[in-house]
Amino acid sequence: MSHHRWDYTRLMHEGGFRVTPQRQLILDAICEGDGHTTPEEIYERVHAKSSAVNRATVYRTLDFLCELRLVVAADIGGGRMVYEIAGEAPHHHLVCRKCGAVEQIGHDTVKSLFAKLEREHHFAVDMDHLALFGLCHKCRRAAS
Amino acid sequence: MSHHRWDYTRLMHEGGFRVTPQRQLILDAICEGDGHTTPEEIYERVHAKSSAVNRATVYRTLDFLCELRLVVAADIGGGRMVYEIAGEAPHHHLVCRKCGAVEQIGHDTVKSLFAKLEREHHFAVDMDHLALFGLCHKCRRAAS
DNA sequence: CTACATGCAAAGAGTTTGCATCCGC
DNA sequence: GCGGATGCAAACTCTTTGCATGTAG
Repeated sequence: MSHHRWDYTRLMHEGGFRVTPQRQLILDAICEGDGHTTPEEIYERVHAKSSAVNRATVYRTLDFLCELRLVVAADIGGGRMVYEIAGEAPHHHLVCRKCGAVEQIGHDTVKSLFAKLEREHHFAVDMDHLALFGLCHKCRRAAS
Repeated sequence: MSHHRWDYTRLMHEGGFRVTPQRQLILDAICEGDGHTTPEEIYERVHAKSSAVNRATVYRTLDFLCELRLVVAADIGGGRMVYEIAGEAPHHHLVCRKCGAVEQIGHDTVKSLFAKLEREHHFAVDMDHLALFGLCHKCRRAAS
């Protein structure tokens, strides 16, 4: 899965923005790994390739990429944000409190809850990413 | 709704802990208000009554009260925590992104989702408080 | 060449910690 | 009086901001 499919170059140019090496490196870094990447991990991956990238640039670029909708941000609790390439099917996360494992679930699974809230509370839930905490299969077995 | 019904004094004594004025003031402060109280709000309420309470004590006491299960902590996103007196019926929050309003919903509403995750993913969600972000009734109307 | 983007360093918010002092029991 | 609890200040983490410099278009 590469981000190149979104022709981010054209998207940036159309908005009057520039395509800088830093932005490309950060976009690459988000594509690597498991898809749930913290700013610090992104900084480390980028820094490994080119030490000429500043932390402030990482944060500014992440905001920028989110506004361009190339990247989505997810709050996984505890004040931690993770970033993913946009355009995948929307999905959510089951985070194990014990072992920290992150499992993905499709949007379908939660869709009925969101619909119910809309029906009964007239509230339009607007989360691309929902993080649910609990115990995963393995840890439940180990605990019992 | 008062916290005195839980006989927190005995609970603390049994654990070998002390009942200090600070702890009582902080417990009182959590009882006031809407039930979704930030550490800063708690500090302000306590400080209004007695300026002899330190911010560090607020944080230490909140952790302490959570371990005693007198208080529950809820992550409402953006790295913000709110605290509530425990023992109420478990409930969750609908947080409006636009006006910031917080609406409570009962646990029943989400129970079926949690059951589904248990059935299909063998994952035991373990959240007393879930914060769902979106647009509330009013703001949806205003937007359209 | 002209803005936009970056690096640097400093500020900031929110929270935690070490240590001397204090006080509940 | 003893040991847990507090106050104070400093450290800490993560993120943001001001400003001079660099560079894509």
